[in-house]
Amino acid sequence: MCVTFVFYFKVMSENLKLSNQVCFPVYTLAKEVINLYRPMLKDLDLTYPQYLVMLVLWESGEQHVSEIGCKLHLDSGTLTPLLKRLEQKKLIERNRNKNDERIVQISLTPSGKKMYEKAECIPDQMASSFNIPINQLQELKEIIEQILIQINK
Amino acid sequence: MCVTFVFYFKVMSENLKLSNQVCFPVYTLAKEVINLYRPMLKDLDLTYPQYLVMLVLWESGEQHVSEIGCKLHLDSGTLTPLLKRLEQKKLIERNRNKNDERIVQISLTPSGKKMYEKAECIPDQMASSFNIPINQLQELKEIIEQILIQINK
DNA sequence: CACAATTAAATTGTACACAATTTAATTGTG
DNA sequence: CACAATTAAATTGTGTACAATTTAATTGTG
Repeated sequence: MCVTFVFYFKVMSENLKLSNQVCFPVYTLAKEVINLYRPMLKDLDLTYPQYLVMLVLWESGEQHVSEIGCKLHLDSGTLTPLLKRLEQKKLIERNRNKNDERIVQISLTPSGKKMYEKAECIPDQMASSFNIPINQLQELKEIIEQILIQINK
Repeated sequence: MCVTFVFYFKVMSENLKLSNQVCFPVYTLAKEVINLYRPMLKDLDLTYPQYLVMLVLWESGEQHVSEIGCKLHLDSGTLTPLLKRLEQKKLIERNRNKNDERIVQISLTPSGKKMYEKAECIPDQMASSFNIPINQLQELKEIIEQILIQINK
């Protein structure tokens, strides 16, 4: 009886159950947090990756495409079209570097700089729309940053 | 002197610095973990979202497009073309429900079922490629799941 | 029963994300 | 100096992700 039991039921490996996946909640959370940003960013007519590019330009000023890519972990295949869209919206300028024509310098236009003022309230808006204790968010951030260091070793 | 200091330096709000963003590490981790899956999934000729669909089919068997969408938080705009690709690869079948023609039933083909055996090693491979202590991963998963519950309230 | 409302997928359109390749400029080496 | 190697972006192609709309089937209500 015990033997037939073993033969009749092929047990689903616990490992492959959705509920036991670690990556799945990370993937889901990333999408859902970006969905929370969406209405706020819509007011600025920005997508989340476009907002990230604006953040690094506000923080560090004019820089190469590859510097932005390094900070945001994005390659030129993603950035080139994204930057062209920001250029069309007159938020940035793209100029070839005079000393090295391979390099494209990305800089903010006056209206790109001005958008900073409108964006300042976003972190607080997010924090309130998103009813999680600060210490829990801090803990999440620290664990993820440790894991990212491990992955990138 | 102090007054001129205030006027001359416009201070970047700490809130908008990339290093203080919580969403950015979540977004980065999701992409990087999917990149770790990529070489393993390439052997199965699956993308990460396709792998997730296979997981729910292996776990729960035949089901509606919308049931898969509910479990994976994906809509028909994403799932319809993805499922057509899995169908082209002969891993699944798509059939209209006889009782309600609006519903499309998704079921595994024999080769879709068989792929389960090849996929069984993936969680262990991931765990080893990814040098993070198990308890830290467990903690990450628990925090994220709590946050997802909050967000979906 | 008729028909408005609802539902499930599919479709359309925009925007990443990334692999692989190409183009053009610069650097290193014989 | 010539030319192979390298580098930075751009390009090409595939596959999500999601908003908005459409299509077709079903349900609810007068």
